[in-house]
Amino acid sequence: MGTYVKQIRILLADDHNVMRKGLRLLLESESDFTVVGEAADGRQAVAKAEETKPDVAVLDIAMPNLSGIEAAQRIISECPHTAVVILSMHSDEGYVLRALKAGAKGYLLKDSAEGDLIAAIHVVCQGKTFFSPEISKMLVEDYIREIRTRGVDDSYELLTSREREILQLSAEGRTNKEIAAALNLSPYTVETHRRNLLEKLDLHSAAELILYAVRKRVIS
Amino acid sequence: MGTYVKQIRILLADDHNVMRKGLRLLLESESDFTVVGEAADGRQAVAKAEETKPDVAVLDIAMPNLSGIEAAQRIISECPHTAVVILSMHSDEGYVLRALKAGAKGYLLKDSAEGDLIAAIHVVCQGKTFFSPEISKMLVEDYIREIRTRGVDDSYELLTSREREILQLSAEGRTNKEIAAALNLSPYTVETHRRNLLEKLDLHSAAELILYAVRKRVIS
DNA sequence: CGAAAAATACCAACTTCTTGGTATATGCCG
DNA sequence: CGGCATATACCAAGAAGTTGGTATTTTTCG
Repeated sequence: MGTYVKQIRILLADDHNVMRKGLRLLLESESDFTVVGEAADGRQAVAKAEETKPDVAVLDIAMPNLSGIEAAQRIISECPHTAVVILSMHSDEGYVLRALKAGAKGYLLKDSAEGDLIAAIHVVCQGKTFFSPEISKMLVEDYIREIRTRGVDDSYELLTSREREILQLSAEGRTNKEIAAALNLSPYTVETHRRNLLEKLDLHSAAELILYAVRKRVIS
Repeated sequence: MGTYVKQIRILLADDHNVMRKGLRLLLESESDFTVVGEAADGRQAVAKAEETKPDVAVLDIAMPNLSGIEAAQRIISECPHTAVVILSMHSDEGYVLRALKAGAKGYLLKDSAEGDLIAAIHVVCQGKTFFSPEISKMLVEDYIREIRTRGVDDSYELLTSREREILQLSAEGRTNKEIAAALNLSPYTVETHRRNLLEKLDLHSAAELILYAVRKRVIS
């Protein structure tokens, strides 16, 4: 016998039979993959998952009865150690976000390279995540857009780098004394910077400073 | 002559001379890349950028005088059509975020494939972004963690409705006196509720209360 | 160089928050 | 009924933040 390799047990859900059979062949051509179940709709997928407790569930999104995303949600809550990979035609942001919120560990487009699907199944088994390049690109750009909502505007630009430093520490809830100790400054100096911050930003308390920092994405 | 290809004009900043020269050779082996300037520190980089108005500035982070990130900031504000690519040893999250906030269009690790750097330079020229796979992975996972912090609850459930009311107002930065006036209570009562909040949530200052509220999405 | 900006530092008066107490009234559940 | 949770209210000491001053040194930039 060859060397023993731990088999990865896979559940496959797609409402189009030929597609599903094709996928099955593709996956089973990997020596460490075993397809332990198939489902033609979301409800079946959940049932089969509970029955077979697979390592990975590969779910199409567009399925009758229960969508892949809803199925994902239930599978994850019923079988916490089953990793869900969504296999979808759409790179639509809404789908991706819903899949992520549902707890999917991977999101693959159907036009991905076969190698990507294989790789995805391997890595989600190790608790990691895997996304089609298009998807990660989308998420990253989203993230960046998010991060930079601050960048375009106002008074924040007036702050000096020291002030921004103080702003950040202050907004983390540290006292002047703590900040002074951390930066090796006199508490009086910190106080001065902080008061300059308040003035420049037209704020009037530590609380407002924190809320400002949160809004500007300086922290959190 | 061969077909005309628009040259991409590049500024290169790295404080280690041999590294810089090596990079220069690597980049100039691409027929459509022209290195129009080199800099050995951040200040020089800013100056050269203003002088040569390159299409792309490739900046190391660890440089004397002015870090690559600060240099990026200035270059972007002085030469808005220069795309900045950060080339760094560190995949440290803090650096990446600061680079993004500064407006960098790309973030490459120094151990990237050469092809990635070449690709990055091409795509940032078209206004798109490029990140090392490790970096996008990190950002994506960050994003996911973010998305999913909602809903996983604890001590918040212990709060009474009156306490939640106080929590919200408190977290909006109102003083006890203001809250008391708003709810028609004695400031002493508000103080008691607030201290119960702090105890139940194991917090110890108004600042922490605000940060808690933000994390719990009680406010935004 | 010289002026402006930034960073550093100090004092004092006043406000607000924090924490240690204590106390009463009300409604709910076993 | 009798406890328990909740909501209400008060006092006082000490910690922290706010505001109005002032002042020196370093850095930056025209």
